[in-house]
Amino acid sequence: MSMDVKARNVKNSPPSLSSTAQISDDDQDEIMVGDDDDLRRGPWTVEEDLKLINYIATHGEGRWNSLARSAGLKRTGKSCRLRWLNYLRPDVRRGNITLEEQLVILELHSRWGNRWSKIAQHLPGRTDNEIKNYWRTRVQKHAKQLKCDVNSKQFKDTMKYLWMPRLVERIQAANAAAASASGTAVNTTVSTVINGNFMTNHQPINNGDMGRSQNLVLSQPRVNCSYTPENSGTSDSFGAQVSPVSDLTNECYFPVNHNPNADSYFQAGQIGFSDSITSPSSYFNQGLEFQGMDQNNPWLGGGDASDNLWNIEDICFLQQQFNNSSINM
DNA sequence: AAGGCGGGCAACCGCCCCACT
DNA sequence: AAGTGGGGCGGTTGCCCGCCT
Repeated sequence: MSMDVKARNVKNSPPSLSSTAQISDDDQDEIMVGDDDDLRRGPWTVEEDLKLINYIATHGEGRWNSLARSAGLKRTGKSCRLRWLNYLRPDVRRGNITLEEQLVILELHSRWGNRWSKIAQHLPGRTDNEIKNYWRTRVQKHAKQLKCDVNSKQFKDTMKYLWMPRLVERIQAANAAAASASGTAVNTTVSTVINGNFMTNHQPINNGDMGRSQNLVLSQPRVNCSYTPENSGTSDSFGAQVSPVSDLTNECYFPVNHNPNADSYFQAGQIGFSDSITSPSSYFNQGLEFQGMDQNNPWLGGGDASDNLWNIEDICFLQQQFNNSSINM
């Protein structure tokens, strides 16, 4: 692959067409002049962005190859499409992936694997590329830290039974903090169901490949389940559509909920629980218990504000467990 | 202060599917 | 039925930038 790019977009630049403004005219002449038909490659210039935006505003999307020609862009149709969908589209949401979004990504990836576009459909304003990058840079990083394969059962179980509950806990903590800061009364025992309808397109999550409960039960307050202002890009974001739950079961499949001991915690997870407890609802029902768990529980951490969901002890212990399990396998 | 290093992310590639002829 | 083009998707690349030494 030839990506002979002499300059790149400015990181975190807003979609305000300033992404490549720092590239000089001299550089522009040298950047990405393709062999065929003078097709350009590499970073987009402000002028190119404006051309694309204006053309789409007038004529709409689609027929990208002819669009590129008609708009006077020396780009492939694919390049135009990608630029529009991932960057210029007005409803594209930028910025950090929120905890709620992380939770959705982890859950949906556990169901569908690397179906990034499918996952992105359920995250308003997020692109498949962004989710893919998040997965590769953040999630795979943790797998690397644990010296295990990101697709291994161990890592998946760890995500499901450690990482995701911890996310739930942190979401609860953030919600509670926000609510108390705003003086809003919060009943933390009130749970909510995130079901298939919480997504933007109002399509059920179930596409037939799951055949199990569709309710993702989040034990977080009904209040303020939505995003922060800066990332609530659309009024249709799922956070605003979380509905109260009325049919929660009290089933708890998770031994650690009653035994915070780390050894029994993880070992319980190793005896095939993923086969018997794969229901998302059961998983999130576990989350119900987490709200009452001791914040000093080493496995759940103290809800630190950092992005890292693992502490050193977590990683060391899990590495140990992985090594043991691989020996026994 | 300077160089090295790795994470983050925009952009590209190749493959595949589907609609149309 | 076969050919073709458009579009979608997952994987990969490589530059920028911030952190670390």
